[in-house]
Amino acid sequence: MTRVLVVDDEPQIIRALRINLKARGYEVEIAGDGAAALHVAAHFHPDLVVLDLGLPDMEGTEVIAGLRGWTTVPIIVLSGRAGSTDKVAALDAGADDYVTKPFGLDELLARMRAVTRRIQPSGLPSVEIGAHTVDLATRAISGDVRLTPTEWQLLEHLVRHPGKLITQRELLHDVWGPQYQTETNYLRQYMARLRRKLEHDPARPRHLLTEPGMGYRFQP
Amino acid sequence: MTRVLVVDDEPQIIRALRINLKARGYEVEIAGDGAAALHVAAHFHPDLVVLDLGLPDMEGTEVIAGLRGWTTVPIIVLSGRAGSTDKVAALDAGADDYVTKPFGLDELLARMRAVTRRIQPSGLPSVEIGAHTVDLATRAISGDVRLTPTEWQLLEHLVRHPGKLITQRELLHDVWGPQYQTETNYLRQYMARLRRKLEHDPARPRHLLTEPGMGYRFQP
DNA sequence: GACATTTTTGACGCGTTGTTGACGCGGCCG
DNA sequence: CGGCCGCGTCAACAACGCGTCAAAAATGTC
Repeated sequence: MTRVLVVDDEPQIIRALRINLKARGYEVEIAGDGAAALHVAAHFHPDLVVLDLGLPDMEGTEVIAGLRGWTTVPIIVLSGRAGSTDKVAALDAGADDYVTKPFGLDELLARMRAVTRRIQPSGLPSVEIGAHTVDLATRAISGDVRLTPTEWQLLEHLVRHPGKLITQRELLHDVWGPQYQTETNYLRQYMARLRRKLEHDPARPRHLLTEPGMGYRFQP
Repeated sequence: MTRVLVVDDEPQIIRALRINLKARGYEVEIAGDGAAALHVAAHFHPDLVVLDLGLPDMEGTEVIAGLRGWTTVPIIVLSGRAGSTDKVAALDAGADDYVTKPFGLDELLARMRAVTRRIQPSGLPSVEIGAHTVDLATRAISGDVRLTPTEWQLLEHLVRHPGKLITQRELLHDVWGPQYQTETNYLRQYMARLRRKLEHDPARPRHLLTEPGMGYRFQP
């Protein structure tokens, strides 16, 4: 579920966005001014920020700069001002997109999909397992460890959904193919190899956990 | 230097973009229709595509889909149509931004900076391999070494993403073409030649590494 | 047209990886 | 208390992928 922080001070826009975004499966948080935006962003950790420039307390570029100081979260700016000076200032301050009011809701949604698409698929490209750091994006592991292609595929499916239980059928289907959905011996074999290579104590795994009868789970 | 592919069929827009982009240090290539765009993109490997939707031969979304089939290069769409349907269609097809004509040049440039900022945090045109210094920009190598065109292309793809694993399919597709994606013998052949020419000890490469079953990686 | 360079194609040895079968252990249930 | 199922482990074999050598075909150059 994508987490969206909406920063705006106009009640009707807030209302419209909250209803429509929630209806489309987004998790929505609201901030009424720039100071609240920075505060909420630090705690809510949004996947996307929709920022109205006409805030009462701060300049829009200040808010953008304040966010960019510590996060690379995508920012879509809403603004009534259509002048190119404002657009350039906001974009160069670190915004990812600039939509002028009045805007079509479906256009805003499409732009939200476009900017999150770039960020989302990789999710968290880097995770920690035992003493090793695994980077999905570059397929690199700290230390002198090498994974085979199947080991990578298996690990990737588990790490992509941290904390979530993945059923054996699911893993077998996605890594080996539709016709292998009952060959659980493959899973036992390769989970053991992953633990030997990554876990500190392979006999007592702390991150690559078994859920007996169900499947496996990656615990960050 | 950022490489931009401009896809448009209106001479005055082409002219304006070419002059202004080159003046700002971009490397510009032009394609006059959709088919040419796909062809040029495959060889030029742009860092950014500026795509006009009013092409004579193909629908804009087709061009986007054709590019998205094998590359994640940022795409900024130019269009005379301001309807939200067109915008949503282009964005959901894989475009990163949508600018309606007439557009301000400074706005387009700001949007180009915004989308490339996400992709290219590092672009080192010069790297060290073994005892040699390789300069991508001028295609020069220190010492008495000369590379053939294919060797350059292959090396360039690896060096462009330092530390990242590049799959064999990716390399074969980008260097030889879409229909060679399984001819891994080419890769074996040319990686060996690159190592012979660049690595200190070709039998034990330290920068041009093999990831068995997956692909190759350039380690700075 | 002759030559050198580059690309393409084929084949082989060897190490690694994927696959398969078997065994022991522990928990769950009757 | 005893049997059964699922999980972890080990060992063995087959299959594949990589590096390498060699040579033919294509390309460019004079």
